[in-house]
Amino acid sequence: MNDDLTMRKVPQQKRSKERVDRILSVAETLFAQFGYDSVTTNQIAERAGVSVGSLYQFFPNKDALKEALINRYLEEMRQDKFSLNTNQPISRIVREMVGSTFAFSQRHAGFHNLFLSQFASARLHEQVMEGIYGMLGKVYPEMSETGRFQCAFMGVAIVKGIIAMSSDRPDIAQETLLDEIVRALLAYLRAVLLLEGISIPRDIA
Amino acid sequence: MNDDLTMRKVPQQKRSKERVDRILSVAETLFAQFGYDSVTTNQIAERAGVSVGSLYQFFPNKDALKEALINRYLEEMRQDKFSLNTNQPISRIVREMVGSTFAFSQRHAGFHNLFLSQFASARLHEQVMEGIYGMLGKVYPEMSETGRFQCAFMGVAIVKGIIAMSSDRPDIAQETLLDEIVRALLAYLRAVLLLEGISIPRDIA
Amino acid sequence: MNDDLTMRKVPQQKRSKERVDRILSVAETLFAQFGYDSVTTNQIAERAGVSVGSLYQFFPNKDALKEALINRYLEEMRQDKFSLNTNQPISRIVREMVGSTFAFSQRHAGFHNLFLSQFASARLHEQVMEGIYGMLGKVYPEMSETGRFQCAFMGVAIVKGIIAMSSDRPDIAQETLLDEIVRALLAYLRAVLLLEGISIPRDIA
Amino acid sequence: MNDDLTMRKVPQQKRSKERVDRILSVAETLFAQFGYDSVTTNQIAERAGVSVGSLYQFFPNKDALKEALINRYLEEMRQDKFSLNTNQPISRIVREMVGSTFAFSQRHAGFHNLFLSQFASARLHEQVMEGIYGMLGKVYPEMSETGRFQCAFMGVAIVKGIIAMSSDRPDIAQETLLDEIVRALLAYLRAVLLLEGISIPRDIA
DNA sequence: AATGAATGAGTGTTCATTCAT
DNA sequence: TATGAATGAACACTCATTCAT
Repeated sequence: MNDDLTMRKVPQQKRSKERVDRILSVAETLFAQFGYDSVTTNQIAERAGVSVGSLYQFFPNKDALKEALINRYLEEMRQDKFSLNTNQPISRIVREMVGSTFAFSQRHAGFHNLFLSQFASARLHEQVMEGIYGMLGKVYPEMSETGRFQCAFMGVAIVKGIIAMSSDRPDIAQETLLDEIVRALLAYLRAVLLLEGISIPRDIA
Repeated sequence: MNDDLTMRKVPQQKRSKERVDRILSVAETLFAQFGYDSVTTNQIAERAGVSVGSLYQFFPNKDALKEALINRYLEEMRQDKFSLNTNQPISRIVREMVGSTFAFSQRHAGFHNLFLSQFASARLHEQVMEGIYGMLGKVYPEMSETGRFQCAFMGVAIVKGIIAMSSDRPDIAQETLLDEIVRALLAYLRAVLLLEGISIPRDIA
Repeated sequence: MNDDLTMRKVPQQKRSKERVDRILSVAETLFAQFGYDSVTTNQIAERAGVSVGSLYQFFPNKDALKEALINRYLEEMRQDKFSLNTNQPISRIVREMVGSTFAFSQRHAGFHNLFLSQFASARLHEQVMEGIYGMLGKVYPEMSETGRFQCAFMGVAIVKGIIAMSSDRPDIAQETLLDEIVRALLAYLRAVLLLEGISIPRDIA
Repeated sequence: MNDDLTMRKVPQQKRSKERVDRILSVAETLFAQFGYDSVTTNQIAERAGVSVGSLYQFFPNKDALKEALINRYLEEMRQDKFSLNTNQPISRIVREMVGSTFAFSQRHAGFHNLFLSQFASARLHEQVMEGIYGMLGKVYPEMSETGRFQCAFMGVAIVKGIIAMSSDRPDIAQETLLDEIVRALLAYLRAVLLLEGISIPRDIA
């Protein structure tokens, strides 16, 4: 077996790029719907309107699809991060971050699966945590490293937990979910700030 | 294929009961270690010291093992619930609940996998949520149903998120994790109580 | 991939033994007829009246079939060796040896393929060479090691060459072939004996 | 599938001829190194610096490559035959023939594989046999057809057997091999001449 | 009731061959 | 004419499930 997870060839032509994108999107959808193991590469190829052979021209094996999906997520998330405005009240910042993560999750059927899965998510977590960690560094320079790390960790955990559960409960409105996540995150942040003796901004008092 | 997920026969004889228990425990361990799909029913049978035939005498198919595992968890959690003492400060109650969930997760190698998995967790969530919901009803009778539901939901989400992440980060001490979960839950509860105009108990002020 | 070439389980029961034997015999025939690579394991199983699964219960992979075939040959040849009578004129001994090798090759459709194939034959050669080497040691104790080795080597080479060619030329009578091989071997032996200064027995003068 | 084995078009232009030659040489090398079945047409094309498409412009299928290789061998061997000088003692003639066959085999990595392979060698044998048959006709006009045929047959068989074995035993010096082949061939020839009542030339007495 | 040998549909992956550019 | 991306039948091998003993 070939253990390599990197793409066999990076598509240069526009046509190829579209193909690869379509393959990945189909893989994403099917993985999300039926689970990674239950989906066959032949199914993916067929749904993508491509032959298996073509799929394997780009991806050396099934795992490489998962890997590429993760990389696509990482890439796209990196974009999101740049557009964050940290010159606003913390409650706005948090809401913006959570909101964009939520929107992201909505855009990508398969994201939450990968984000949740025990085996594939470490890098995704890290990137999100870094985002929070960095933001806190800017907004609360006086905060301890430990504090920032804990907030980052809990932030990801909370978002992750919610995303995971909400896929079981489509009856709960996204808007409500978003509100409550923000409430929880700000409440936790307040507790940590309190602990560190940092003054609580009035929007989260 | 047989889509039935219920056990073929509920074992009456003591010998049979032991067999079924051993099979389930082995399945739990192996699922936890290698993932549901990677484990074969033959492996389970062998490790359990039974023949595959025997396994299929009790479980109509592989999925039924997962199902039975979930039911065993539900059963055991129901026991836990009864032993909860609600006549103590809320911070103690929460810590006790989270602690026992943690302990439970420690006792059962496979639990967190199932608890996290998209396909198997709905009922587990519900039961845990009911536990929190009921507890809040006793401790804060004046709280709205919505508030209680939200707290229950967020409670499970937070615990779930943490469990999911901590499996990637074995470097973080369990004790720290527990502390922060409790902190996050109490902070959120405080926010909800505030919103509902209920007076904040001093241990979580 | 599994590189192990040893049998997965050695069949104990008579039923299993027959199965394995039938599988091997079919494999032998098909390999001989179409070549190792062109034959599929499913074909072998089908022709043997067995499911692929059964085949793989005994043989971990396709190569293991070839290996088992070689071992079966080695085993059977070892039997042949014991029945050789060295108390007779050299021309008789040689004829007997060649004759039994020929008979062996006739009995086993696939033998000559394996015996010839670049990748599988080393052990078979060695065993046959040892037989000749040992025989010469008994009959001509005064012969040098080098001489015996060369005779053994050439002996196998000649037999091998003939077997290889005769499969292309079914028009040539086996009896004639046998006669000429014996003639060639004795002629070569005579040349070597001459070289070593050993007196030539009158039956090959 | 296309069963045609002939080249699709005999290349006229010099450029095309070079292409075809390069393809064949690469095929020869790879077949020799990894075996016919293990080599892919894409590999051959790539190593030859051509596109697969071009390869299939000249050869209708993979087998046609093998076929063309055999034809190239036949052609080249025909050249060799003309340069043989039959006006010298038989021992010299034989040594020269065997020597040139050996040299040929050395020149062409893939030759011995094809020469040995069950499926491809009949025509190669025949041509070599014809060479020997013709040579004997010139040197011993009084020899019977049968005798000449048998010598030719055995000659090829012996050479073939040696080549086959020596690929397993790279420890044996080519020079030694050549000496012993010549010895064996001359010894056999002597035996046949004896049988036919033809006087034995003194160089092989 | 218990066994475990037997089954065969289904998996990931390859590669000879085609054909649009 | 030359290209190489695209095709899809076919392969080795696995494993959930059955059933004769």
